[in-house]
Amino acid sequence: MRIATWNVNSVRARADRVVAWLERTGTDVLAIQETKCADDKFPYSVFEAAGYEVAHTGFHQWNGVAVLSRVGLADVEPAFPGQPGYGDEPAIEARALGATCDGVRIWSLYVPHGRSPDHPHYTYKLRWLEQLRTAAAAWHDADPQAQIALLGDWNVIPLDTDVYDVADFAGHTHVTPAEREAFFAFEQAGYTEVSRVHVPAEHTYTYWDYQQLAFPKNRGLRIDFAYASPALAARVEGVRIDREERKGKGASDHVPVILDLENR
DNA sequence: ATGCCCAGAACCTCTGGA
Repeated sequence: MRIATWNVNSVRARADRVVAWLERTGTDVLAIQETKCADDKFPYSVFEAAGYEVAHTGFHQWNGVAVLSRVGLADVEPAFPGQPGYGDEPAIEARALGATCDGVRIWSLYVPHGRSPDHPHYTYKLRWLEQLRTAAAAWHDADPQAQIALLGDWNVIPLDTDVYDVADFAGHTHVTPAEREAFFAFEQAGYTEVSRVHVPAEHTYTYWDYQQLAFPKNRGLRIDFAYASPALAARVEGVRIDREERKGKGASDHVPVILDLENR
C-alpha cells in the first residue's frame, strides 16, 4: 500500500494536478493539508471520479485538511481529542482529520504556523503539539499493535540541516528549542519519524517559497513529516520526497512525501 | 533546469503563509 502526505496550498486551484499525481504514482491514500475551502466548496466529484473516497474538514478559506482513499475510509474524526482552539473565544480550527484506511489510522495534520515567537499563535502552536502528543500516546497505549500515521505539515524545522541557512531563521518560528522539543516528544510517545529513517540526507527539503527563485536556488525547508506507531513503522519499506512535483506552472509550494508499506 | 509570490475573498487590497 502506498500512502502520502501533501500540503497542496488550495485544493480547488490544484485538484486536476493532484488527481494526475495520484494516478501517476499509484497512491492509495493521500493526506492533504491547506485545502483552503469550506466543506461545501470541496471538489469531491473530481476525486470520486478517479475512484477515491473523500473526508474533509474546512470552515472557510483558511486551513482545511482531508484524507483521500481508494482502499476504504471509515471512522472519520474532524479533530483529535483535546485539540486546542484559537482566538478570544477559542474555536477549533480545521487542522486535523483522522480516518481509517485498510487498517491504518491516518491523521492529516496542519500544525499552526506560530507567526512569531512573541505572538499568541506561537503559544497556541506549542499547546496544539503537546495535546496532539498526549492524544497520540493514548492511542498507542490503548492498542500497542495499532498502525497509526501522523502525516502532515508540521511547521517545525527539526534540525539545522533541514533549512538552507539556519541563520536566516534567527528570532523566527520553526527553529526555536520549544518547537523542536515539542516535535521530538513524539519519539517518547513511541512514534518514529519514518521519512528521516529512509531519507536521512541533509538539506533535503519539502517546501520552497514562491519568492526570489527559492526553488531553482534550492533554498528550502524540511517541514513535512510522517510519524508512525511501532506497528506501522515496521511495515514501512521506503519513503520518497517527490521533489519533481515542485516544478512547473501551478505547483504547490510543498511537495508530497510518499510511504510504501509492506502489503499484508 | 526548476525561473524571480500565490490563493481567497472581494472587486481593492488585505490576510495568511514560512
